[in-house]
Amino acid sequence: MTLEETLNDLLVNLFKDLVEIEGRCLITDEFEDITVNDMHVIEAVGVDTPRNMKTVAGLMNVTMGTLTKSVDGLCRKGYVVRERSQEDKRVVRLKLTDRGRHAFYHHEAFHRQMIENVMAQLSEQESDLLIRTLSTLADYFRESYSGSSEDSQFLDWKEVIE
Amino acid sequence: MTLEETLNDLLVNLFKDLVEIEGRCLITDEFEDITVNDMHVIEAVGVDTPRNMKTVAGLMNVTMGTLTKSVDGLCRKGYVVRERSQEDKRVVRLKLTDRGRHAFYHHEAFHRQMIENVMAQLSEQESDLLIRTLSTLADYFRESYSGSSEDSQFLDWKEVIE
DNA sequence: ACAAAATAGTTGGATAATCAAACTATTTTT
DNA sequence: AAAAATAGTTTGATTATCCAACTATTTTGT
Repeated sequence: MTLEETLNDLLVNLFKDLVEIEGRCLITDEFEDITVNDMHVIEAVGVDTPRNMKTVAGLMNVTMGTLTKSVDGLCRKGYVVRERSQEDKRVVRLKLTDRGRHAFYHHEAFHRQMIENVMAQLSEQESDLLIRTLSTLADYFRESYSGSSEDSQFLDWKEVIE
Repeated sequence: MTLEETLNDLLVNLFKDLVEIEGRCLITDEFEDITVNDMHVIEAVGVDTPRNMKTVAGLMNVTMGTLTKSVDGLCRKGYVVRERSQEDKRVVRLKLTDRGRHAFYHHEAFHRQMIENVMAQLSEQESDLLIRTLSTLADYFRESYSGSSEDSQFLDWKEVIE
């Protein structure tokens, strides 16, 4: 197996495992009435200054139509409330309820714990290099596809191999 | 920002970008009638010896009911055919059509190209260490949650922080 | 200042992904 | 041969998703 194949397999499997683990850890007895997606909405709504639908939809990369339905569910289940802004009556500000904040911290704590577990597996030198390496990749991805279509090595990749 | 927060942000964003990029690259004009999920089913069916529903469902971590519907769609769209096994008439063997094989290789080439692009960003030393590091993490994830519930550091994490 | 355009959000219709439970048809076990 | 196990499908429910049409409000251009 080449280095490339090894790296690919590692990434694919880590990816799969992470999704699996996240699902199991987030949707516990306490929060069994919501989904992983709901948890991500809660994360995007946040606990600081209220965000509006547009902002949250942008953070999550979904349309406002999609978000409206997710938020409908979260309001029904008592995790989020909608508040019409007084300055601009088109705008809806989303706020977490107590229950919503609970879920937010649950999610946050899961991430913190996971990263701690991961770091514990690595030497100081390794975690330093891991972070530098991942930064390189993150920058590269960001600029390679750059949010929209133009100027992407990925969107052109077919031409390279054909 | 602590090392932990940095690593967490890097992982979360890489994750998001990868999903985004994969979607854009896989569902091109040629394959606009299928979804990313369809592409993963095609990957799991494979081009070698035919696999049955159970096996493919296992590879994908979904129930057979779920897979039945995905395969219904792929048959309708002409990417996959079902063949009843003669030795054991309960089992269905899945095979890719020519079109299905085309999609398979499209997906494979995307992964190869992506990994090449990524490796090109890193020095030899960096990619070596990246692979060693990811192997450590992969092993760790595998054994930490081990497919089912017992003996998982992740499923117990709540107790650690409370 | 007022009509036109832009913006924020919701609604409705469509498709896809998902699971659990009930069901069919085979094979294996006892 | 009856009972149990296995492979797969069907059904019904929920969630996620998009797009296009719609409402209500604010901003802009003349």
